[in-house]
Amino acid sequence: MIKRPAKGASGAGAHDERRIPNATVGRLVTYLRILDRVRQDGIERISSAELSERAAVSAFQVRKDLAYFGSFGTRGAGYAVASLSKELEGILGLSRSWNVAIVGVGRLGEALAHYPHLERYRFLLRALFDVDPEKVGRTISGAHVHPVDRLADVVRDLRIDIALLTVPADAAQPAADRAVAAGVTGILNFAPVVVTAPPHVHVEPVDFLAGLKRLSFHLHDADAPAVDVVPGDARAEPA
Amino acid sequence: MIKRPAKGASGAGAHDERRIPNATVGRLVTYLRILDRVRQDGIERISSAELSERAAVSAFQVRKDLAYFGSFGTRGAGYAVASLSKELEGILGLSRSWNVAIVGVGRLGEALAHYPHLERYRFLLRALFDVDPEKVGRTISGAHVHPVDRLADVVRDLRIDIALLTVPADAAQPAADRAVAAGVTGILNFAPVVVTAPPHVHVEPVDFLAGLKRLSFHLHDADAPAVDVVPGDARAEPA
DNA sequence: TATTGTGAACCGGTTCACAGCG
DNA sequence: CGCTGTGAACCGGTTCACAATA
Repeated sequence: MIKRPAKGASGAGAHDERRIPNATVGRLVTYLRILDRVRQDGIERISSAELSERAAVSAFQVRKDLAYFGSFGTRGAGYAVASLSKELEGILGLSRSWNVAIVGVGRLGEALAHYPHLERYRFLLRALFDVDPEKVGRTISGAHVHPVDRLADVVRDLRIDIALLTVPADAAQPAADRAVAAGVTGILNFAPVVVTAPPHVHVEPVDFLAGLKRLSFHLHDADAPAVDVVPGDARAEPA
Repeated sequence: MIKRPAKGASGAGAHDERRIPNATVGRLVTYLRILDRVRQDGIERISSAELSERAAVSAFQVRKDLAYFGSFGTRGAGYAVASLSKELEGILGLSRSWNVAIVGVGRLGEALAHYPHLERYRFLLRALFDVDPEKVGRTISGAHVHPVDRLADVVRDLRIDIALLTVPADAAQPAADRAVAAGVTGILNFAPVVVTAPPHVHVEPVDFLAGLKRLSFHLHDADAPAVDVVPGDARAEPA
């Protein structure tokens, strides 16, 4: 039943048996969301066609994505919503909790701290950091705001896994370096700069300004046919 | 074979018929940022190698990306920072201004409204919308908060180009539909759902929750925690 | 029969080697 | 001689056709 990344086999997961396309990981997140939604409607089974339509991708894509990790469906019938949901949670590492810290308590940092879905998905806000003494000492969503000088200690003590970087562009790379040195292995970078880190650390950019500028390109480009991303057609299997 | 580069200064009518990879567009944004930064340091010329290093990509990639649009460099020497900057701005459609509206005045919507770089890049906040009567009537960063019922009228009157969707997941698709019907052609979707739109509308997702979950996957994957009994091969994989 | 699972073809983007030019 | 510009090879991800099977 429990199929782990790629072929199960014995021994610990260790190395990557198969390289998972980054795009696939992103779609798995989408599938999981859809399954959660669908489950709330009391639906217990779903086909790859139906799932694909809601995710705005092809049914082939859905099946291929899932196939990287095992066989979760039933031929003839589709997938059991509850069990596939569980599987995806396991695959995505969402069946455990993660300790997160927010570095940079500006408007965005504060907005994130208050975001209710964080805790819901077991991303536990454990600490915040800021240079401004004015902000240090406050408690937001149950977490303390520390001075950045204390970052190393606090990150180590609280075993922070992931840092949410919401500092100004200039401060992003230094902050990332410090977080990494203190043991963080995941960085969600909201700053509008490229942040680099050693290979064992994963950096995910969340760059709305860049998104805005990509939009600008496409609108400016006027009649150019849609490039990527835009669904445009949600065709399933050709009849 | 025939490649009609959209060269020719930063003229407006530069809609080329070449398919630009979405990833390329994203990198152009990065290059432009780097050039702006570099220019502030008084540097006037830069090579593809140097640019590529700061953007964390290969030099081949930089040259190929630029080649989609023309030849902006000087062989032997590199690129003139100022002029390449100008070119990229033109290509990305950043030499004109765009009218934007924020739909959903929660914490995130408000944080975005106060973001100073918006105006700096000529994304002009013209209106905000919310269902909450409590919020309607306020003025944030010089823009009025309207009831969502008025969305169609206001979007049309103010010629809004881009909608920033900062509403809850359930409200995202309906809000997008209304914005599109009123003439918006670009949507920056912050809600954690797939939003679809007709082909002439471009949707860019900015999904930090998804980013967090992708991080979770990678950390989970690399993690070989198993408090003990981890068969050899403890090395992290290279790039 | 309906729908999943998958090897193989296909396509697009990245990498490369080198031609072109200052 | 150095660095850009680009046709071509390469590679990874998507698409597809079909075999497997409940």
